[in-house]
Amino acid sequence: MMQESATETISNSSMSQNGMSTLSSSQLEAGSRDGRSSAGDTSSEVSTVELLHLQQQQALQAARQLLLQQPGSGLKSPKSQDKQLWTSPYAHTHARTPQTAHHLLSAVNSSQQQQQQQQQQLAAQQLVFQQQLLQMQQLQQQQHLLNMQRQGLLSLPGPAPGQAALPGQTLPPPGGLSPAELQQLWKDVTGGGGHAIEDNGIKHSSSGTGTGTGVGGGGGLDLSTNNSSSTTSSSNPAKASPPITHHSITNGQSPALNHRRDSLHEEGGGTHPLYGHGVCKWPGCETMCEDFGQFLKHLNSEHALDDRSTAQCRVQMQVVQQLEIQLSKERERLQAMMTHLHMRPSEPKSSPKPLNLVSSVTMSKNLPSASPPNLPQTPTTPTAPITPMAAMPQVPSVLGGANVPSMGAMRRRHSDKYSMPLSSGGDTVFIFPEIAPNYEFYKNADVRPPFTYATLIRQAIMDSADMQLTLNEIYSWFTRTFAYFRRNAATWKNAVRHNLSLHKCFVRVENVKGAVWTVDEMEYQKRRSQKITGSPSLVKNLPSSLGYGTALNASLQAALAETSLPLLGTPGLMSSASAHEELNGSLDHLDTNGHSSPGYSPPVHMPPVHVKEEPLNMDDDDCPMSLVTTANHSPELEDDRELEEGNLSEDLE
DNA sequence: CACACTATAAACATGA
DNA sequence: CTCATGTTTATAGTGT
Repeated sequence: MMQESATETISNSSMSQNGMSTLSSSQLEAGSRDGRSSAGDTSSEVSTVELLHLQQQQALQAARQLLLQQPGSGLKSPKSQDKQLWTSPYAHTHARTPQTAHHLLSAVNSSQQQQQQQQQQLAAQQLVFQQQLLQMQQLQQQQHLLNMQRQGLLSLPGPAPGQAALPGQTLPPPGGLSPAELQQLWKDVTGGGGHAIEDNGIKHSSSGTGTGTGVGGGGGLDLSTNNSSSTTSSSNPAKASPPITHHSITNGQSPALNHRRDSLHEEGGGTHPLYGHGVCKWPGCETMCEDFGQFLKHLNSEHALDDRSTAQCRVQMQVVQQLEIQLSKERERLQAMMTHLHMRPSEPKSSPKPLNLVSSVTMSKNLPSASPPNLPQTPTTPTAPITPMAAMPQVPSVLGGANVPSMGAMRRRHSDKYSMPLSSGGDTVFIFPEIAPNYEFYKNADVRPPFTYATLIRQAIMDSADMQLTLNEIYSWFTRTFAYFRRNAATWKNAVRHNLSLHKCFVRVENVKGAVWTVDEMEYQKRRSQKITGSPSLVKNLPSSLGYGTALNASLQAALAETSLPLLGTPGLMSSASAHEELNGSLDHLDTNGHSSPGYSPPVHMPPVHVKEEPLNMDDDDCPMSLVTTANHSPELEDDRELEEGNLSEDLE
């Protein structure tokens, strides 16, 4: 799967002119982050993202210099890099891996490279000192660059000559290195470990593109592995900038950042960017180290300056570089989108709508901890999606198509998992981890939302003031909320109707002037509870532990997944909250529901008592103030619909 | 491989 | 007849 997805991504990227597609998973992640930050907190954005970026930059700088000295390994276009640059390292380390890269690096080169590498090492050590001096300056400069990039002024700082080769703006961004590829690379380089990557959440299979660990994940800038303590690991050119380990990134920015500082100033103290939780965080390593001393020992022995370490550094450098490129591109894109939409670019953060804020906030909370893990899966994965196919040439299905060959159930599921719709007065509040941050994105980009129709419909209805919408209003919501649904109407409208009819949770209430659709929370809850509890009939797959599969409410799963366990224990986090909500069902909407117990205390289901009299044609904003007539219609009565279908599908959806 | 879930397509019914 | 709205069935892709 990975390979396929990777391949696909690549192909897409290469094909796509804009390179949107390229971003794939990593992109998503990046996007999400951006979204988050933009949507929500600026401060955090600056602090975290920027810092990360800065550090990455530093690492890159050092790495670049290193590379420069190594003639053979000039940076080239991403793709070329993949094949050439990447391979080289790995060729040494893992002959076993039959990577394509291998071709390029012939045995002949290997010998030369080894020599070169040794030279590099020496040079690297020297550079380390220089780097330290330079970093101060670089920091400032980079900060400036970042700002510029953010504003879309610069696509990418491409200082090193080698970089010139980079595709630069048109580069095949992600395509060059899709998450999957990166992962693969890591595996190869590290010798199959790849744990680090996995940790990032790349597990995803199908979604393909995996995701990204993207920024974060990709994360780890290990270039600087260094350590004062262990001079051996000289491979790192930039000693000064401690690498961000995958984990650290994954877990949240703060740790990583802190680590860096610590490492810089007090490496000996017992903290080390490459050491955490008793485990060596060297990419792909994860060796258990009882104490710091042991870790240092391990570091010196296992990650000394050798071909492999060098290769890993290089890989990491590439990863960082790619991510930077992607990030810059995404920023530009966002900028353009915002501009196009008349939104102030600078404002993404202060999202126009409170909603966004909320979502963003949420995200911010979640992401840090969960983001890496989640994203991968997510829909983010759908990353591919990110590439708005402006052209929107075709069919809805295409959406996925762009990146994902065929998306059937999967795509939705992912999304659903994350879905936690909140109803808010009129605006749509997506609590979907994914969407929230990308709300604007979906709104404007011709990307298919990673949610099932049922989920979206429910969201639409919940989003309405009266919790009820006419079919036409639902249509409108779709088109208003997702750019993707502004075309191929026949297809998705049919799907919407189909879903409304099929799912029991959607109740049609007739009215004099027409009919409106409402969501039967009870059914919704029921279904969930059943699934969760494992009702014989409905519950089919209840994987023991977390993988309730479809059974468990998607959101819950999502929450769990996202938090990736790390958060499970942490109560305060939003993720946990979300999970909770999910369990209970969308409590948010109903005040009454508040207390539902896990077991499914029948939330107070409010059968749609009120029916609008006036079916609004126009969707937008129509807040229905319409008269409300009581249509006595108990949803229950209509239950004729098949339970199974409706219910089951709902969650995941 | 079987099953579940979705998406998609399409036939068909009904009412305006 | 056309169109919008609903319902239902069939099929295919994907994940578990």
